[in-house]
Amino acid sequence: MPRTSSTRAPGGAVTLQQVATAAGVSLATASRVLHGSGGRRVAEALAERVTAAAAELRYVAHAPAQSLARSRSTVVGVLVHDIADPYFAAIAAGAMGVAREHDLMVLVANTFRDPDLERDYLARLRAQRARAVLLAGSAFVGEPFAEEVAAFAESGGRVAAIGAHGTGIDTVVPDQYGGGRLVAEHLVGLGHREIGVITGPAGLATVAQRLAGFTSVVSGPRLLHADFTREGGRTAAHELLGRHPELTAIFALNDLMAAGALAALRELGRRVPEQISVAGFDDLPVATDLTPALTTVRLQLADIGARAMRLLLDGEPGGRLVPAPAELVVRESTGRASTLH
Amino acid sequence: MPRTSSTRAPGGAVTLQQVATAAGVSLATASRVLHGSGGRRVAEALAERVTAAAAELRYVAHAPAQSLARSRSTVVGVLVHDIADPYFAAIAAGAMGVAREHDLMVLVANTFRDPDLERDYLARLRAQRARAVLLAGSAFVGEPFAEEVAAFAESGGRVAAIGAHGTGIDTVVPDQYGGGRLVAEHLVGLGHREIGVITGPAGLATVAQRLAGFTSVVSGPRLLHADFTREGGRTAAHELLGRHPELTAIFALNDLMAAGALAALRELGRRVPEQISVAGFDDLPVATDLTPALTTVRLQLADIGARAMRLLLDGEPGGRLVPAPAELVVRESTGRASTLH
DNA sequence: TCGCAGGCGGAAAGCGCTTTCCACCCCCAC
DNA sequence: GTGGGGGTGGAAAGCGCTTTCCGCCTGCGA
Repeated sequence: MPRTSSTRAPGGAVTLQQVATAAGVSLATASRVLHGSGGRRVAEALAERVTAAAAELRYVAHAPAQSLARSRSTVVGVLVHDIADPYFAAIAAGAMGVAREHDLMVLVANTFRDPDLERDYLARLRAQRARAVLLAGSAFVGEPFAEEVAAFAESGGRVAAIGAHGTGIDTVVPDQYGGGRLVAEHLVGLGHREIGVITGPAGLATVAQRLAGFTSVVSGPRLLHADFTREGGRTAAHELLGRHPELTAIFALNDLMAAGALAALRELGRRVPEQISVAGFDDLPVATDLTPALTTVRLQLADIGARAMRLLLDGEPGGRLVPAPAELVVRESTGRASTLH
Repeated sequence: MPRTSSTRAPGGAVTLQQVATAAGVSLATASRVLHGSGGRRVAEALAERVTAAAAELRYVAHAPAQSLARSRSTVVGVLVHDIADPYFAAIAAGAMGVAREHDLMVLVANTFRDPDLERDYLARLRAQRARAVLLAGSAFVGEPFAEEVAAFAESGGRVAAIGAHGTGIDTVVPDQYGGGRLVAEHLVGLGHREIGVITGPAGLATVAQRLAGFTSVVSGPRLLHADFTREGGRTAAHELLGRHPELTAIFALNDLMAAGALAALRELGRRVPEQISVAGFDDLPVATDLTPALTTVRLQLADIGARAMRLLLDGEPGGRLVPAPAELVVRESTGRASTLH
């Protein structure tokens, strides 16, 4: 039985060399046994000695050294706007599950919708020789995007995105457009004609698409920009109703803002859905617990994250588009347009 | 001006050597210029040539190689139960902010409260030579904890935890006990005597502490174990009231379960707070939007995450304890105990 | 019995970077 | 004018691992 403390390197870490010595084999053999899969076979007896020694010494391979030698690392990056936003948390969770199946670790970074930050993280990920990066909601809509991504791809990493699909990039495309249209059809079907829309940050592809779907059915809704946060939704609702008291329905482009809108309506004493209907988008867990329970569009976020990660790790990269369905979930916050207002 | 494509390595990545060559200096000089801080000075003119060449070639240092040479990496790990749980998402977000200030990347992993998974990730983080790891809600309450952590620390990494403080580990200690007591005092102050508690997963330190705080004021409450999820809270509330219809208040040990409990009460037609009061714990964003708005205990989660990360990166490690306050937030879900039930 | 092929262990050459150590050059002092 | 010292650039030795290539040994066939 090898000594434990005396064989430890000063840094405290056990090296392959130490394992090899303890097992009485060469470095190369030890490497072959522990990494195994590389074509070559090692005699049973030796392999066992190595495995035993490794376990005994609690050997853990030095990942940076492996990355260097193999010139590929075992980490993937996930870039989100803000992990504290449940929308992205759900996506990240889905992606992390798949990454684990592939024995990869996940670096998560908040870009806060800041192109500079995103560029910076992309460079850092490139520095880490991250095997891949998932852009879950990129700040880039147009071309600058392509350039940064190209640099990453050129150094051997794979790139996939959710939503805003750039040129030739594997993308999971949630049906934002379809979702917007479903809401519009639903509201129109209930007799609503005067509808206000609380939109998200300008320049976000998600926003543009949801809105486009909506306006494909309802022309010229009252628009007000907000920032995808609950508070933003609340003040926007106040303002929207101040300007257009005739509205019989509000469509908030995400659930967080819808929650804020409901709060605003409560403050104004407007009953939902009797006096005014409210719809959201995303079907976050919170949607069920709002009062009234929120009519919204369900995106299977965890699944979307998982698919994106699979796009990143399986198959041949290059411009694949995976659609993800949007589904209307009718709850209690929408009802027939009231004739009086 | 150096050629761009012809100097690129086959892998697509630019190496320091290429930058050095392009700038007409040695590898060593290039390294000194780009890493700079290492004591030695380089003549102005050369430094500029190197910087220019690096920019020109879009050079990004190979992080694994740096980690290997310096024997320290630039990543830190954050282990959470589930990033999709808003409680942990908030903590992670806080931690990530601080990590960014220190130019570190954050590896996030879901342990799902599984000790084996946690052990596994700890080993992987050790393999990455992660500079530090934050255990935000560990699965380990007792001793096995110490052993795994010791292995990590022995190989040069720092460890900090949130909540369950192990021997000699830097820890941010949210005042779970105090929070539990605040709820108890609040409910008792409102005249409640028959109180049910929906607890979390057995063996979680958080659960034990919140409960201990509560029972330090209220002896022998009706207990029912659940799993910290909304659905768990809902079924638990149903069961609790089935068994003990005389309850005038329910304390759910986290907000998610409180949301479930409110749903259950709605299903049962029990009015909150007129007929029965409900309190939660955590003050998640959703608390405000529940109906009625939830009385709960506020933990400053992002701040807790940030402090923990600072503990990890600043100062001398070893057994520091940073308390984080718990604050009662009284909203509408709690009221005077009804005399009739 | 000898030759050759196949199998398997080991030596060694990197992977890209940091950092020590050496050598050189310039300048100052004697 | 020459010797020595400080400062600055470069060569080279690793960091821990993978992987090619080499050589040995074994076993089989003739």
